[in-house]
Amino acid sequence: MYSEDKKTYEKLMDCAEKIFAEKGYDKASVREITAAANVNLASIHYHFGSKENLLQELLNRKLEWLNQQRLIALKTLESKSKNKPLKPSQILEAFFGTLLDMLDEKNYGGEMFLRLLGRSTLEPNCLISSISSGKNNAVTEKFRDALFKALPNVPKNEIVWRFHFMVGATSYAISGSGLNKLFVTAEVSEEKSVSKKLLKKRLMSFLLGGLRSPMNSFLIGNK
Amino acid sequence: MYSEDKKTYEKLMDCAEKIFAEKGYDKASVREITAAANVNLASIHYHFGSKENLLQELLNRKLEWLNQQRLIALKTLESKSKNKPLKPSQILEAFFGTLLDMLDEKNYGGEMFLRLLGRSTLEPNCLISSISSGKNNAVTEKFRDALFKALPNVPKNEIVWRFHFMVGATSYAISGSGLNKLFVTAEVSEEKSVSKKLLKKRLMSFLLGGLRSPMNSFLIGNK
DNA sequence: ATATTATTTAAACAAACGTTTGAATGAAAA
DNA sequence: TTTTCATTCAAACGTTTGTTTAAATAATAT
Repeated sequence: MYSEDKKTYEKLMDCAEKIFAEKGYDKASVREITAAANVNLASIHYHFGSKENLLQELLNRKLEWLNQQRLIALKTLESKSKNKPLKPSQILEAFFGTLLDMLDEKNYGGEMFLRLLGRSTLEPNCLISSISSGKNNAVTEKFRDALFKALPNVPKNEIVWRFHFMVGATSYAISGSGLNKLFVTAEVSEEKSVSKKLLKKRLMSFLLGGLRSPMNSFLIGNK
Repeated sequence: MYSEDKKTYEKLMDCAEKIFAEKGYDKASVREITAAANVNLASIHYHFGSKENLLQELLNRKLEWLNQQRLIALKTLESKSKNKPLKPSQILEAFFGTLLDMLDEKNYGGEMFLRLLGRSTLEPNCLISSISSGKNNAVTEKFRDALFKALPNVPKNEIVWRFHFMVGATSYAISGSGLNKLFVTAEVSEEKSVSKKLLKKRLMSFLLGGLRSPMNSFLIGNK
């Protein structure tokens, strides 16, 4: 797969990201990763210490970058509209939009990472500590508080729930299974590439609608 | 774990459902299941043929019952409001509400199944054929068509996408990880049992809001 | 009671897994 | 060149996995 002059470390990071995203952590074996990278079996333990550390390293690197971008986007918004509360749509753009923008990265590393992140978010085991690490939680709380301010007349409990619902819908949408099911089911007339570009707009509309849905709208609408 | 007079088959079904729901398919070993059921290691292969067949059997049984309830609910609605298009909230109630109502089953088998179903829906491999089987797809298509009629001025493509977003949010919400994260994060003042009862109302409001969200609401709201 | 079938049991199998080892090789420093 | 350090390599280790086997036991039918 690799005959270039890249260093073993980089080759492993690239191939591991790809295979982890495709198969999930458990089904991606050390042997498959090292074979794809065309390096020795023991390289992972030499360079990363363990298979788990390799995944941590992968997620840490991009997750820190992502959260940095998220905070920058949020602070930019807050500084622009001084004292005025932000719109929910703006907060969602800073949090989920920044995430989904990685789909457009030309080197396709973005989609890989999103699939990997979606998988990891959905996986049962709390193996990926970086997701629930202090740094990541701090960012999440900042956005949660921003939503509190943006929706002052919605109970905080309700906002927390809806935040999780949004994370769930997003994780599912960007995880391999969700995406593929979508592309399969969607009208054939729509190109896959087009769908990918439209995913952000569609998902963001859905999330915003869910977030701003009137409380008990279900019961009211059903009466 | 079991010292009752239940037959081996039933003991295996019960324990497997619990352990699959807790740990996921891969991490639940045949040895752990048979040990919990207090039966011989080889029992699974004698009664089910394989570990995978055991999972299939589990999901098939409850999924068929669930889909039957869903169709009954839908046909009841359609017969009541003759020719009049159904409200989106009614369709969601018939599809997702019927699913979430299993949370209230007193024997806790409902929650087990929901966690198991959530996990299976989210898992990468298409190992669980019953989910994408003909029967299940037929039910899904019926509801999809009902949504088409209920929302005639929304492009069908858009509805398909939003349907998947709703499935994603629901799967994540009822999968163990999602639920636990919610309960942990939610205000302590709210009891876990209360949260469970309110989950349906909250999630359904969110789904309905997302489904009915005006197209490009994100862009409009962000302008 | 005898024969037949169904079920349970302990033991082993074969494959895959992450990990470790120690020697071989490479590059850089002395 | 010699020494020192970092990296690569093939081979094996120990564990866990789902599965299979054949004998032992239980249940049922003749």
